[in-house]
Amino acid sequence: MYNKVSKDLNFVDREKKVLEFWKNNDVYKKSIAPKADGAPTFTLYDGPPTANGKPHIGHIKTRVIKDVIPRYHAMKGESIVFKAGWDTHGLPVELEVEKALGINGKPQIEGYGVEPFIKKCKESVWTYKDQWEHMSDRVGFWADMENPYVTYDNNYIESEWWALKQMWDQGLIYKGHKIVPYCPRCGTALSSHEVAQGYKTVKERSAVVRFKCVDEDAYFLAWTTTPWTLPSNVALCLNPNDEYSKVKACDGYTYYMATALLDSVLGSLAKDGEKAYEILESYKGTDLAGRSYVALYQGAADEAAKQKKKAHYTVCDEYVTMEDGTGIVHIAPAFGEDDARVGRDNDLPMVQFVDTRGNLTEETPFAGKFVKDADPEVLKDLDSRSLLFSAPKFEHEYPFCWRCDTPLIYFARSTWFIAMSKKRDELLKSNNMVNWMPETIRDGRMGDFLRNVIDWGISRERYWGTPLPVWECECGHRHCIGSIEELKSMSDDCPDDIELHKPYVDNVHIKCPKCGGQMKRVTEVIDCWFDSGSMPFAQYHYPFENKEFFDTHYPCQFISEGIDQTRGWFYSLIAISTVLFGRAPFENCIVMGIVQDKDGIKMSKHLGNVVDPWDVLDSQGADAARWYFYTANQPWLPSRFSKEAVNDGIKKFIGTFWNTYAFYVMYADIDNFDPTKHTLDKASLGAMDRWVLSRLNTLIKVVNEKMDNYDISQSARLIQDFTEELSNWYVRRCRDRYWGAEETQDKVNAYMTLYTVLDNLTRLCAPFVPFMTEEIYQNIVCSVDKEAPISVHLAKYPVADESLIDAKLEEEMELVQQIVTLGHSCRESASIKNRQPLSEIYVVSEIGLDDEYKPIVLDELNIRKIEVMSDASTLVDYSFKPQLRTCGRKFGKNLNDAKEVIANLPGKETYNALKNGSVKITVNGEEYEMTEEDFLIETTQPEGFSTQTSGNLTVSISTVLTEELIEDGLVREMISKIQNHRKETEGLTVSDRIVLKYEGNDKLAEVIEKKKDYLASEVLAVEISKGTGDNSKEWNVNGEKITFSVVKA
RNA sequence: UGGAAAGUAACUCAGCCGGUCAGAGUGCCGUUCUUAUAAAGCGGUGGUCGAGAGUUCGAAUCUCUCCUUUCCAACCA
Repeated sequence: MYNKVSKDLNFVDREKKVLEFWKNNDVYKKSIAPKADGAPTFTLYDGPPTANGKPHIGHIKTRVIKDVIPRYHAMKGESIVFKAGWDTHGLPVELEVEKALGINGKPQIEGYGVEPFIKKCKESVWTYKDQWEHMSDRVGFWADMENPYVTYDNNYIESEWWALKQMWDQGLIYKGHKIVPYCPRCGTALSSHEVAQGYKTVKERSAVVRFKCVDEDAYFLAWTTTPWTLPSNVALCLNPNDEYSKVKACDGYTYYMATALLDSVLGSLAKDGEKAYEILESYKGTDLAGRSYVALYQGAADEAAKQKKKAHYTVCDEYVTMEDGTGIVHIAPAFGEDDARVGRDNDLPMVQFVDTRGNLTEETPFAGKFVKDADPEVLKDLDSRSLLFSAPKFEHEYPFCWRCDTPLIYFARSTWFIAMSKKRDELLKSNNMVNWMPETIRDGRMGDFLRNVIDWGISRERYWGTPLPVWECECGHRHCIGSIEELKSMSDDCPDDIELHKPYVDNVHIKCPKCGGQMKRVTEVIDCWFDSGSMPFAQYHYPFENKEFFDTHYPCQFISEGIDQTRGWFYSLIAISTVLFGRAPFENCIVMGIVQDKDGIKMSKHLGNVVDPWDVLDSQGADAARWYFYTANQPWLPSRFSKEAVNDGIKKFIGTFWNTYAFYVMYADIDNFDPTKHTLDKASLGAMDRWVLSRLNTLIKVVNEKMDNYDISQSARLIQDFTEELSNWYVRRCRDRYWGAEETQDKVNAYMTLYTVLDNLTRLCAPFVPFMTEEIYQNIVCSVDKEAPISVHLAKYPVADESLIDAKLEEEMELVQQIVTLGHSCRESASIKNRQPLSEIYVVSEIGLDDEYKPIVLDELNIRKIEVMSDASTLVDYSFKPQLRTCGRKFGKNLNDAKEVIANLPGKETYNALKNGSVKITVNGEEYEMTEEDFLIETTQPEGFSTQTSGNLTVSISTVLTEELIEDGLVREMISKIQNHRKETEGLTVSDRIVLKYEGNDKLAEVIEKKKDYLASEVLAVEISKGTGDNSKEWNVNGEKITFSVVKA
């Protein structure tokens, strides 16, 4: 009837068969299809991975955390919309191609040709596509991989153009300067991610420079770590609130600088007890603002004049600190983020005397020198003009190009921006719409970022990306194109099949609506984060197609990615959607912690601690890997991954579940038990059955609630706990109910209960471990129920049957388990093993124990009789001592005699009396009334008992062994030995009959003769007799030696 | 360097809207039990709950400082 269940835990092969089954039967498509008219839809967005990098173990985490949610909702009867996607643009792709082609840098790309280059890029992004698809498939990740969105697709790009045009029309896109980390050798800006890879500690000469005041014979002292920026200096910056001083220094000069830093800068001037300086006057920073000084280099003054802007004067800004330098900062707006901002705020000229190769320009005396080589020259020059105060060595972290090791320079480039700072409040509103898990993301990482949001620099001076759809005319007019149709309508030279990439779009010109001239596209492409942030609409080519579909599937219910995406994908999604649609595009988001190695160290190639996903998938299986990520900890915490940890989950849950299932199948097969031919007869169920069904339905109820709240780990852990109890309490306690030959009502109940539990549990954890549950479901449900859906993933998610939940029953069973635990503990401490029967157990509990449960306790503990009471006094005895604090006053000099009287008080009687009030004692003829607080009460254990207490529960077992108990113990012991003997005897199965012979011990022989019938029935012996025979072995039975012979009858 | 998260037994974690234990699992040792189990039960070993202050009658739990790990962000001039 059922398929035989293999007991080995080699899940990998079985999982592969399940994959085949899904494929052959289109199970995925069936699972996400609308179940019924009007059924709700559940929509997810997939954060697109880049297929030009290999998938690693962390990607398994993101895939499986994501996957469990739609699977759950699919089984709840919702239809699922979840399109996979690929992120295909960007610098990393270009770098891969450069490497493959053996070229390096922009000039060489131009030399190679842009068209063939981007063609290579387009191929390169699919380098690891197979691996990605294979991995996604293998872990059971169910997203629509057949029709994924691809960010380089023309339709996708066109939707982005539409979005950009919307922003353009809102006046949010502008061209400005951005200070970018720039590699002068490669001729390109680097992304922050790349910059982060190349920080090194360097020791360089910094400069403290004298800036001569125009109106007096005094100098501002300013410090810089980059002397090569000094020729481009246009201002000095002070902190508005800190104190500055004008001092007469002992080198003869008069200086302005921060009071707090006087000693550290000027201190070294002091000679022979002479003071280094004398404070002439003090000012607040703002008092010194607007003071003009003499430009260090004429070139900068000329350039300022050319730009008709005031320069070379002092300004104030709060970013200046008193930690290093002089408290006065030299400002070169072209070479620093803060400098640029200060420049904008004060309308300073943009002086940039460095060219794109990193060389100083002709406007300076250092023309042609590379910036770092110019440093010493500048210092020398200033020194010769007496403008250099000092040139201290300075150690700091400085970024280098990770490819060519050239020091990066921060460099003003013209850049296109989206004015996100204007949308700050809306962004925060969108952020608040999101149910972030963990919650701290909202006000923490994301909230902080949004409160300080800056304009989004979206342009990149690269080749492989979505082209910025802005055309420029010589007359100065700019036009943003929002669709291919618009482009064609304005252009005479646009090919019909225009591809929206460089260099093709660059060859398309449009007619200037202002002057009729020819407009050319700007050269930039855009940040690929704009690509991924546009996916909610661009994946459907909205608004050009699928308008209605988009409207009904936006926003989505759920997304999930790693925490590193806070400022990446999460931000770009929120940013774009907020501008276009005024809201966040997703409702719930699980932010995942990264996967580390087992020691909590980040996995990285050079450390060699990277776990290959296939290593796990091919040896332990996908369910095991999934279960690890669900149960290890909350998804947002970092996971310390190791194969050993995965193994724990196999032992604890996967193996346990599998075995319980195998147990059911084994016996159901022997008995040819068909659950469809019976119904669960609730009225006749015993305590164990009702208990496990109650536990099951409580679990179902809680898991439904938790999964509705995206609480994956709690759900999984509860399922794991239940499975453990199912196996080690319910099945273990009920095993013998499946053994009998006849089909009694109790046996049917046992089968039906276990079947019901397994069926529900299988469906309950199907979203978590989709492979093993598929196999189990098909074997125990589909094979007998032809009406059942062909796959567990097409079945209904279990809903709790409240009528089966009995809280009191669960509580009482917990009590039973506690009693058993304490009982075992009593045996342990009395050193009486479980096979030795004992006469009596006493249980003291506030909760009564129904008669129904008593046999469970007795059988489990191998005890004859149980007595339950609510008062411990029958179990323990009490002894008393006077509490001297109160008794001292009460008895005075009678105290010593009182002690004796008190020591002899009858324990239980006195204790009970005290609990109800007071007792009277007579000492030396005088009567005293004593209350509880007059005594120190000690409990003593009566002779012949072993007692254990936990909380309000006390269990005591009688340890007295009568002759009869000892004999029964010997019988049990012999049964155990003979069963072992049977097990070791070749060719004997559990149901074979045997002939048993014994020899060699008169005492045991007597016992055997006495209990012959019982013994025979337990070991399935058709004959028991004294003598020797084949297959004999000597056994030690509680110290007595005896030889048994076991032969198949 | 800044921001965020985390720091509880050898390991993985729970507890953390202040007040019975400092807990569970794994590991190790002992022992029991087994006609499903790479099992299970019981006992033992093991932690000044990162360190130090503070608030409080009372803190693993709240506040502050510091240290360590991870992530993110960073030319502080």
